[in-house]
Amino acid sequence: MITPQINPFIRKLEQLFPLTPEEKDLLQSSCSRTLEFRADKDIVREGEQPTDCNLLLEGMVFRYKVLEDGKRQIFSFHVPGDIYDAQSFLLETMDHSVATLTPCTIALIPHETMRQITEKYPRIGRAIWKDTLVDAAIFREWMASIGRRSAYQRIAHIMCEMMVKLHTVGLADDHRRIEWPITQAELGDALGLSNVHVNRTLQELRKHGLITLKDSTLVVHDWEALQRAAMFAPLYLHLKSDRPGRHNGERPTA
Amino acid sequence: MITPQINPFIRKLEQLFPLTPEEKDLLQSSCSRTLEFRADKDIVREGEQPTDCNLLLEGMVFRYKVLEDGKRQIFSFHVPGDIYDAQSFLLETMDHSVATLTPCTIALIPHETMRQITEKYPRIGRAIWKDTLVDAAIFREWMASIGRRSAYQRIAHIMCEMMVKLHTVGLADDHRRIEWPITQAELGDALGLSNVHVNRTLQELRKHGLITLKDSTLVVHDWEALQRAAMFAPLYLHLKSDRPGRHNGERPTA
DNA sequence: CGGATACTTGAGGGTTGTCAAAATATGTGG
DNA sequence: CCACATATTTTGACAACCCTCAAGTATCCG
Repeated sequence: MITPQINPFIRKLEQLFPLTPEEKDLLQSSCSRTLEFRADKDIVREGEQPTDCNLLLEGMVFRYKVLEDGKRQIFSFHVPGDIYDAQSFLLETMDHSVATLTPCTIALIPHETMRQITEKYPRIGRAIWKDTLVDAAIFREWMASIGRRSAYQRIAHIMCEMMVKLHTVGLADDHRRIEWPITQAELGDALGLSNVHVNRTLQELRKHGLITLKDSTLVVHDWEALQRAAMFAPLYLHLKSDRPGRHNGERPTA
Repeated sequence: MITPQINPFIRKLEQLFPLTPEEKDLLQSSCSRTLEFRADKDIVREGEQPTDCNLLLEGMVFRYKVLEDGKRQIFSFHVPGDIYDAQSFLLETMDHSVATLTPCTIALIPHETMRQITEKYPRIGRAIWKDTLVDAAIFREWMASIGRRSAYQRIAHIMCEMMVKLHTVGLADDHRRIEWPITQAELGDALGLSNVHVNRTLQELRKHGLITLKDSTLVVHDWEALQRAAMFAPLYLHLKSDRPGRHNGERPTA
């Protein structure tokens, strides 16, 4: 009954490790403080030294860095349930920033609480650690995208990834329709492309009948074809309940 | 006295967290089994389910993935002291491979031992966790390089990074000369470039008097200029002893 | 010493970037 | 609820950076 909004996080951790009722209660009560942010606002900035970890309850955020010459690289997009700055628990200084894509609700977990929980309940500690490792796996896949996939494949790939991530937290019933609050400029900064080229490549995807993207909504018309176009293989997301047939088109490691 | 070669790892962890003598002894005795590999051999392959974590004692390795269409992306290069597959402790299946660059000696730490150590000595657990977070920070920086830096900047940047990493483990006395067992093709696969373009860009760097690269040795003639050319800001490496003047040319977060 | 690997060079093309401006959508205040 | 300012998307023209293919040279290692 305490702060029921924290469920997305618990649901997510349970995907990684089963939790006991006691552990769940503990997590619920650990993040009593919540904050609200409007869209397009920085939550944390590079160089800061946070005192709490942030848990996203509602909305979407992204992590990014701006280089000396003004160019921006976006590192990740996050959905409800993500504890997107777990790293601040162990790394003193932020090496990047976090900003909202949409209006957001976040829960705060003081680092001291993190320390106590992880020490007393090593299983929870491992679950959160594991979550940060999946994060890193996603960074690697993005590296592969930016480094070795074409613009067309990159855009298809990130769409597959968002579809699966949102499906996992119950925000995409089938693999067909999701909220898409990402502008073309942001998409470019995430994929190492210019906004102009993103625009032209999106038109290609539409022309091929793979997607519709309008009114902040992405509709995927051919989920299997999109995955093939992206060379998408969701192993890197390390989903526990990766039932056969769940992500059609997935290939075993050849 | 037990397996003295493990020192590079302990030295590294101590950079992250101070360790007690008891903790150090424990670490020493935990990785009694070692393996030798020749150059250019796979150590772990995508799809496998390792039972031990690997700790690099001597030599250099890299992590990589080959996409469906045969293109390769290299994710990281590792130096002695790196526990480059800590993730296998918590993520069952490898989502990428690891191969040697040079002949290597590695120590094996069974996952069961990892579990016991991290449970009994949360400080060590946090140190290793922290190390995986620094790993992730480096992935992000590489993403920024591939996505938003020019070929010239990318190559300069990775040279700065390797210089600092090797300096940290005592393999670069000044910031001037390091072993460089990385071929131009590998460099291209790490930076999202073709080997041909890497070759031409290296010639640019030489022409500008920044480096000499010959006989698997990199000599940096102007450390500050190289960092400027790369837009290198080592904050993302989260080095503890980042004394002022250590990395000249470093800029505070503007 | 010889085969394999790595490096270098040239030519030409394609993907993607930049600049600029128009068209459309979005949101906020009155 | 409209109006206006702002943000986003779209289009065009052109250039640049980087890729591919191909072949030759140098180097390494067994």
